[in-house]
Amino acid sequence: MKRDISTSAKIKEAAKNVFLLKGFSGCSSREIANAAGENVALVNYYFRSKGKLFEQIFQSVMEESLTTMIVEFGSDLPLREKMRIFIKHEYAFLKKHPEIPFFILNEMNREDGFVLDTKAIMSKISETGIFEEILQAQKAGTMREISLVGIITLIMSNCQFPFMAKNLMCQLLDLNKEEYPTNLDNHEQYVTDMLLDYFFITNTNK
Amino acid sequence: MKRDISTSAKIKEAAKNVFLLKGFSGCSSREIANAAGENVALVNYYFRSKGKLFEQIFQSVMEESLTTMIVEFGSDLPLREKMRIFIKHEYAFLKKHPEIPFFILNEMNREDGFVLDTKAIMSKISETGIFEEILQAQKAGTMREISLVGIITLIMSNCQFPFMAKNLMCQLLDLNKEEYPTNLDNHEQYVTDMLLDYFFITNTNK
DNA sequence: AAACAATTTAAACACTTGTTTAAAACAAAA
DNA sequence: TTTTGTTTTAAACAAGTGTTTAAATTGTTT
Repeated sequence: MKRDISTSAKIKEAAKNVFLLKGFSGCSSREIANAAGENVALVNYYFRSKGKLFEQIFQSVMEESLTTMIVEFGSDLPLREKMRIFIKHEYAFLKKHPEIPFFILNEMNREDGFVLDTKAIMSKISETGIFEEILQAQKAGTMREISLVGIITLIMSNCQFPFMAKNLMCQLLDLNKEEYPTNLDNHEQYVTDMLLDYFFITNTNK
Repeated sequence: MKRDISTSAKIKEAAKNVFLLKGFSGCSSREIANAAGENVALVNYYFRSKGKLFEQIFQSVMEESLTTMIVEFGSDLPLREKMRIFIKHEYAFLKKHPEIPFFILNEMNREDGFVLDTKAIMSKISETGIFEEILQAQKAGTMREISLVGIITLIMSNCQFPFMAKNLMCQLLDLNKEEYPTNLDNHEQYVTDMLLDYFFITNTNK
């Protein structure tokens, strides 16, 4: 009768928090239920299993992360500016959701991690024409000849690693966890300068 | 009487393989025992617990990884060449042990991951004088003014991420897992060029 | 040979895991 | 109020967890 959407949503929200923090294998159904303030059986009543619940959440997190990058690629700014803004938005997104990079990586490295449907999202990105734009810039000589895979890897490395390696860096370099965000602000500038300088060939043949 | 070192070593070796592949929470004591071809109880007979066993292995892996970088820092090559060789050795090491970066990161992000003793190793690195050398180069104007933390983060990002994100990249970009190493060879060149060009200021004021 | 201590084993321990069951509580319709 | 269907609950399920125990096996020393 009365569909209590609140309970289902409460579980889903609690599950997202717990999964992001501990990963799939790192938490139990009961932990999720407790975090939601509900009974264990309700997790399987609303979602069929712990795995199905995780699948829903992971897919949504994945899409959220990937669609963030679509917006600016469609604009008609110069390629270099597009890239700069993209990196800026990527850092802004990761500052809000610093757990996501490791969460995704962790799941992708799980032995029985399910295959996810990224083709739909990747083709959306492809439809913005960003990839052709890069190839044309390379042909025109304004951009260094790096493979698309290389470009993407360079960007992801320098954007995602600093966030997922927070604990490692803080222990290794004896840094204060509270002031690590300040570090990240500096690093964003480093990364932006370095990547753009490397990607784009400035005309110095005066 | 006769100390059968073989059994203890067999378990340790099997445990290292399993831990590297699945992580601490991702495997069971019995799985380790089976991989070693031994009884479950022997794991706790030789090592006091699963946790103690992991602690030993993690510490050794951590030291192995960090001491790799010490050798070349002591040489008297120019700083730029030192860096180039360091990146080269780092990539060579990671090609041999591609699971290590994620293994370490995963453990550092575990909620009850134990604090490790890195100060001893870090001070060894510090003793090579590499950090002072960088600061002097920055003062002399041959090196860009980036914080030490920034430099280390840039290097680690670009060396470690491509290895730990193999599964992610392959799924995302629809790459063949078997030919990913080829990608890594290309990437090593990109990374080396990019980092050195960014770190060091070439004298173009002719 | 017997005695001894180190090693290995199968079995059990108490506990947690994901999931299911069957009864209770609830709200709305008859 | 009774009926009906949905939601929630406590309890149980079988399987798996790390760890311990106590007996069996082994090798070495006397």
